[in-house]
Amino acid sequence: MRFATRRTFSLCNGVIHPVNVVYHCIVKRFCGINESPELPDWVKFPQDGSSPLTDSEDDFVLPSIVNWVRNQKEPDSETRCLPNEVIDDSVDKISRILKNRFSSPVAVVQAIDGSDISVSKSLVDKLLKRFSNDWVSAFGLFKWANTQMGFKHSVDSYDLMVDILGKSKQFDVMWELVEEMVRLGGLISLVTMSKIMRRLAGASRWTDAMESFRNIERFGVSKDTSAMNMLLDTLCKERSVEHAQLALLEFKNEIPPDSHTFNILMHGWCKARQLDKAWLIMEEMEKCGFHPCVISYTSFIEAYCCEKDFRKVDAILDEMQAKGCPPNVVTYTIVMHALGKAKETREALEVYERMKRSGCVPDTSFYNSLIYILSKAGRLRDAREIYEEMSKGGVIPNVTTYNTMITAACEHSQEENALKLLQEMEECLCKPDLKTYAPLLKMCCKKKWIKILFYLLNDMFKKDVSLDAGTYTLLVHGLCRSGKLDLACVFFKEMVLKGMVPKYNTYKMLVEKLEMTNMEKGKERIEQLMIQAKNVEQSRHSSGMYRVY
DNA sequence: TGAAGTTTAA
Repeated sequence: MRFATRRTFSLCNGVIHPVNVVYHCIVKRFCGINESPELPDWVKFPQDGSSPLTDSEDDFVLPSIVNWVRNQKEPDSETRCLPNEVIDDSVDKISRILKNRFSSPVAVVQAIDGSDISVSKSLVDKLLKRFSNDWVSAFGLFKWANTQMGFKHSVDSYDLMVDILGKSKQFDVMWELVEEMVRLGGLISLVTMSKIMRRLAGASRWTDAMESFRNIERFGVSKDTSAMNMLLDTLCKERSVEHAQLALLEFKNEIPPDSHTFNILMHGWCKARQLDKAWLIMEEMEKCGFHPCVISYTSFIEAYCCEKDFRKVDAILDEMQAKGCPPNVVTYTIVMHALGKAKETREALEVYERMKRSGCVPDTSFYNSLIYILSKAGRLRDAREIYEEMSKGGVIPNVTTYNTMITAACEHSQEENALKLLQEMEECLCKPDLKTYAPLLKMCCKKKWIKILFYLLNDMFKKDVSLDAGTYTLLVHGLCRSGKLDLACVFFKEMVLKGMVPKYNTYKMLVEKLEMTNMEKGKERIEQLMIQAKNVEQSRHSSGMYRVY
C-alpha cells in the first residue's frame, strides 16, 4: 500500500489533473486531515503525464466522458475544490467544530466559545440548515449566538429552530423554546404554530396537535378560519384524515368553515381511498352554500385514477364541463400521468392533445409528467423533444425535469447523455439535489467508473448537497456488487462517523463479501464500526438526547 | 406539500 500524501500528487510529472485533485479532496474529506489515508490500488497515476482516466484497466470510459472530465476547469490549487470553505470561512470554521458530535448543546456552546467568530443572521441560518438533521449541534449553535453581545435571533431563525427540534422529536426542548418566545413577546406567528402542529402530527401525536390549536390564542395567534384550515390540512397530510374530521366537528360552530376547509377534507378522504366519506363532505359543502370547484373535482379524479377506473374519470370530466367548471392543467396532469403509468401511452398522449384543444396551457409539472411517461415507455427521443419544446415555449425546466431525464438516461444505458444533462443543469443555473446524483452514482458503481464517481462526489460537496443514509447505502451496495470492497468500506466508515446506523442488510452484505475474499482485517474493522454505530445510537437514547415522551 | 398535479428502489 502506498500513502496518498501531497507528494504522491506532485509525482504525476508536475501535472495536476482535476481527477487527482478531486481524489485528494475526497481523501481529505473522508479520512480527516491528520490521518494518512491509504491509497487504494485502483488509483494508478500515469508516469507519462497522460490522463489517469484512460490508464485504468477496469474502468471502461467513453472517450467523450474523458474529454468532458478533462474540460472541467482545472483548479490551480487544491483549495479551489472547496469554494464553500474559502468563501464562507466562519461557516466552515463552526461546521468543523460542530462535526465533532457533542453530547449536549451546552458542550457545543463551550466549544464554539473558544473561537473568535462574529455572529450574523446569515451565519446562523446557513448553519441551522446545514445541521438540520443534528439538533444538538444546531441548538448549541443557536444558544451560543444568543450569548453574543448585541445579537438577537430573528423571527425566522426561531421558527427554523423550532422546526429542527420538532423534526428530531425533541418536543420538551421545543416547548421550552416556544415558552421563551412567548416571554420575549411577538415572536410567535401562524408559521410557528403550523411548524409545531406539523411536527407533532408527523410524530403521530395528532391529539397534541389539536390541543395546541385549542390554545393557539395563548401564543398570540388568532383562532380563525385560516388557522383552522392549516390544522386540518396538517392532520390530513400527516396521515390522519380521521383526526381532521374530528377537529372540524369540534371547531366548526366556533369558527366558520370556508370552501378551502371542505376541499382539504375532501382531498384527505380521497387520498385515504374512502370516497363515500369524501362525497359526504361535498354534500355538506353544498349545504353550507359553497359550490364544488376544479379542486374539489380534481381530488375525486385523482382517486379514481388510483383505482384505474378511467370510465369514472371520464364521467367526472364531462360533469365538470357541464357544470361550467372545466378541468385545468392540474387535472390534465393527473389523468395523463395515470394513463401513462397504466402503460396506456397512446391514451395519455390523447389527453395532451385534448388539453391543447381546450386552450389550457401546459406548465413545468405537466411537462415533467409527460417527459416521465415517455421515458418510461422507452421513447427518450420524444422526451427530449418535449424538453426542447418547453424551453422554446418559455416554460422553465426545474430540478424535477432534469432528475427525470437523468434517471431515464441512466436506465437506458445512455451514460454520456446522463452526464451531459448534469452539465446542462449547471449551465441553466438549476441546482441539483440528491435525486439528481443518486442514479448517476448508482451507474458509476455498476460500471466501475470510480474516477467519475469521485468527480460526482466532489461536485456534490461543492454544491452543498450532503449525502444522506440512503445514498451511503446505495454506494456500499453498488460497490460491493462490483467487487470494489476497499471503497465500500470507506463509505461504510464515513457513514458511521456521521452518526448514521447502517441497515443490517448493508452490514451483512459487506461482511460476507469481505469474508469471501479473505479480507479478514477489513472484516474486523467493519464489525467494530457496526458495534460503534450501535453504541452511539444506544447512548443517545439512554442519555435522553432522543427522549420521546 | 399547507386547497389539487410531476422524480424513488432490487
